[in-house]
Amino acid sequence: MTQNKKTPRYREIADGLIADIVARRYAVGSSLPAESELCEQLQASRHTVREALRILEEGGLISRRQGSGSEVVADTPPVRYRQTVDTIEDLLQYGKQSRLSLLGTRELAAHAALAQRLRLPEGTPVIELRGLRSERGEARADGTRLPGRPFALTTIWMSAQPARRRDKLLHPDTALSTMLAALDARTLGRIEQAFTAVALDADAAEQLQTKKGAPSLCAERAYFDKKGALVLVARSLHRADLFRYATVLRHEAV
Amino acid sequence: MTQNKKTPRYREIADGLIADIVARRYAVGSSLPAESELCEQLQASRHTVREALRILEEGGLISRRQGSGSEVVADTPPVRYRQTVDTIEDLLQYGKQSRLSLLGTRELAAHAALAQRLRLPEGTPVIELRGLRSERGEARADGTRLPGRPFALTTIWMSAQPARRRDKLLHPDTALSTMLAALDARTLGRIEQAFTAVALDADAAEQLQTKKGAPSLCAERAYFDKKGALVLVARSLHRADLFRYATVLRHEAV
DNA sequence: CCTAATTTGTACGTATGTATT
DNA sequence: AAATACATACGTACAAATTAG
Repeated sequence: MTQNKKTPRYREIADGLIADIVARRYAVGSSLPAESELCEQLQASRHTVREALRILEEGGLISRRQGSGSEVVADTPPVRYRQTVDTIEDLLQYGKQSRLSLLGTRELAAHAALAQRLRLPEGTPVIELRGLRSERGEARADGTRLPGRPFALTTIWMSAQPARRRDKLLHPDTALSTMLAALDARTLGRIEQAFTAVALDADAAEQLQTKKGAPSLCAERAYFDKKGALVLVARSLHRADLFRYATVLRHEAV
Repeated sequence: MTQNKKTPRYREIADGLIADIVARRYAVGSSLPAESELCEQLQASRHTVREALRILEEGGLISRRQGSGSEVVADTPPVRYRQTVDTIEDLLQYGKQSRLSLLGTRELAAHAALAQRLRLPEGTPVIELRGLRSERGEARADGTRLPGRPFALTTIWMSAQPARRRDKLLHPDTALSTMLAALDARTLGRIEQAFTAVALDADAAEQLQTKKGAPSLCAERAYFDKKGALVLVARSLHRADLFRYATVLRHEAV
């Protein structure tokens, strides 16, 4: 029998405040009493009250602003799931066993649908990269490698601005490293991703060495930097028999 | 020109310790100096040092244990992305616009593949639920609704234990609510999900009112409770033309 | 526009509790 | 059993942001 640990005071206070918010005794949009007032009401030190408020803030129930106070921003403890990855490669699940080879790069004027996805005016010049991701392939006795099977056909669109980057993106030798530099995990703030299933068209099927009409997992991703500006949009078509996208979501306690 | 805010002392200390860890001056697996020692070294109060250590802990670089100390657990700040959902329904992205209708429920002995997925011995009795999720459908003038198009065929497997729950799961009137109760967000700790694309077989295509061989987005999810025990496994086949799975991943700073 | 009051943020000190070694 | 180390909790003071007037 394991002895239950005594609930600390700050946790009791946090739970009480959460209960108050859930019961709408503090409405969303209204302010919580000031820390000093809570100290009096609850007969606790400011340190203890602040520890409790920190829990509410981390749980997304309140937001605190210096000089202004603590505002209730939600009345249902949001359920959060966290996905931890070390690199963007991990996020994309391509790993070290695969390599991306550039098929081509070109400049085009954004048509309506593309312009909307890139949040750019219609007709704006855009750089398009196409690449093929392949398995790493077996090592041969002489040290060379057998060609691996291609499993993902990726198309990437980026703004043609600034001009210096545009030139690098159009040059086959520097295109990939320039694109990957833009995807540096340190600069990214938000990734929107969507998965759909599609039937491969003739062109994509040929690139992926499979049949036209074969089912394919399509991943569309828009990458935004920390300021919220769109960095690039990518669409990958995966051979269904060679690729699955798997994640673990971990629950975060309130 | 916006004035840069002065970096607080605890943040400086945190950054210094992070730099030390990244530079391997504190190795992974080793202990950080005790809080009291850091206070002396850095000429800061315990409160300030603890605030810094909290940052490292939240960032996943150290773990702290009462009586033992603070251990370095990683030397690269992991990149974390957070997915916030309010309910399990949100996670499943079905929302209020759809309804799940039960097709049937039955008991079977787990064959090899199923037993492995459910982490149960082969031959263990398992309850299988099949359900169809449909669009909500248009409202008619007389208040009734047109039938909505089905867009997801879901199969759910749960252990037949305990017997009381087994009976509820086998009874059509209580099966769905019993299943949803098991998915209460408060009890879940971890969700493993994987997406693949598949071609629909004849049976699934008929249920989804589309053609055999049509591409389908297949989502497989395993739900675990807070103790790590498997709650249930679900597999959903989605009509590709009626469903996409979209998420936003937000970067979390260290 | 400026001032004063309010409120949270940072930072110090001290004491005691509890888990680990 | 004793020493060590983190956790909890009280106190105080001043800084910085916000708001009211």
